[in-house]
Amino acid sequence: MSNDTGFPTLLDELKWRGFFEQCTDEDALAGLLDEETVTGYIGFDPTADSLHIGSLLPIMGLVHLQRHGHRPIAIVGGATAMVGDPTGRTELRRMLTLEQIEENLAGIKAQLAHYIRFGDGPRDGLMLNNADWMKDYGYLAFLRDFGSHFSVNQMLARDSVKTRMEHGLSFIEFNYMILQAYDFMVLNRDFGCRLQMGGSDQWGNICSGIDLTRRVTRDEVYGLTFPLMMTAAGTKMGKSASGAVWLSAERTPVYDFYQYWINVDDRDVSRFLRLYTLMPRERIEELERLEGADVREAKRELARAVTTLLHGAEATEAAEKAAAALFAGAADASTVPSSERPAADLAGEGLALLDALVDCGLFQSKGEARRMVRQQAVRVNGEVVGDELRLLTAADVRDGRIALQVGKKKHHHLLVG
RNA sequence: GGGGGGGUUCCCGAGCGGUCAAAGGGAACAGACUGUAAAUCUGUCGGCAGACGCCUUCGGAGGUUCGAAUCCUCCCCCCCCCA
Repeated sequence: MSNDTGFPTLLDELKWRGFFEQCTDEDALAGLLDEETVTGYIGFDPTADSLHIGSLLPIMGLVHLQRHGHRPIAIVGGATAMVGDPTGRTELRRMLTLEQIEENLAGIKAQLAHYIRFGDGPRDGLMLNNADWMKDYGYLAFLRDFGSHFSVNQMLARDSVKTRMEHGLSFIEFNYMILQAYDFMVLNRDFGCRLQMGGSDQWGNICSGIDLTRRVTRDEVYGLTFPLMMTAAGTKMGKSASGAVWLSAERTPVYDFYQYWINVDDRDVSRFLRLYTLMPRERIEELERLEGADVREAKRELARAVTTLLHGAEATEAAEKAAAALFAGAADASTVPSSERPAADLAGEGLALLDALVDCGLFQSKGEARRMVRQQAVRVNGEVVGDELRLLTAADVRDGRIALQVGKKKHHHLLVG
């Protein structure tokens, strides 16, 4: 397969970039990828109308697949979401209705469209909902058709099952493997799909799918897994001050998204450049040579590249400018999170700073806001405020706004009108 | 169905009649340091209140006590062993 990626083959690129954890029959897969347009898929979770950063890795996996001339399929687990996943022993994952799933699916597809070219061409991506082939399948019919193909012995031997045995495993969860295996088989049968990719925790499920497909369609299919992504600090990807980092600009403003990447641990920069950008190898290797404070240069490139991929050049530039302005101490910050505040609120005695801080979402409770003020963490128009009883008045308005700041990185502007 | 062990604040995990908003650790947030990094040190970490203090939390519902996360009853859920 010819390509303009700068890498001879898909597997070469995946390996160099750090996507390659393990793979079934690598030689055969390499040969297949070399010979023909291969259809490969990854499953996504439709429990929200937006994906978050954790899904970026598989998304990029599909991107590379497509860039190397193959056909990506993103499959959304509508069927599994309908059932709900009781994995965590404390709370059930919400069971979603078909309508909710449809909505979520639309939102997710729009996001994936930033990365993958969907369409009808031979190499255009597809987005499918497994509820389409699952929801009307009766239990008895399914059992009769496929039950004999699954070996309980084998399923119990899977690591994914074994590790759960200690903490308990419900039948529904046990069945996920079967549902996912069935997905792979259907995709192979109906779409000629021959590759499933996923996180390393999916290995067992992927293998089950390969086994089932072999038995049903007699086709040889392959699996490839990505390493489990952790930050250098040992935490899960995508957690930030305000919770998960989402791909949706409504949930995570572009500015915050950009800042997430600017703030990554030095030790993660190299890996992230390789995994989450499409930057050419030479450029990445250049950036990797930077040391000390110069690493920030690499982070800027990282943040710009990742943000541009998702939100486009224009929004990225705006975020960059806002960040530069804020951290240089300057005032222009049109893209800083802001909220409206009627001038009347500031009249008379004024508006309690603590209330303003909570109302605009900087803090969740007045107690928290109070503590932060006491710790000298809050600034109004750049000036540290130590008085928790501080009132905001018209005198605090500069250019139609009051600039609130928490710590070094959190900003919010009250637009007084 | 029987026997045993459990469900504690974001997570792990102590507490087992008052001194418990609940040890300790982790995560998180802030301050100092710095490079919008890491490491380190310090502080904070249920809600309301300027403060005294008040209120809500220890699976759920009742009860015993002046007083319960701690004791009793019933219920729900999880794990282990036996059937």
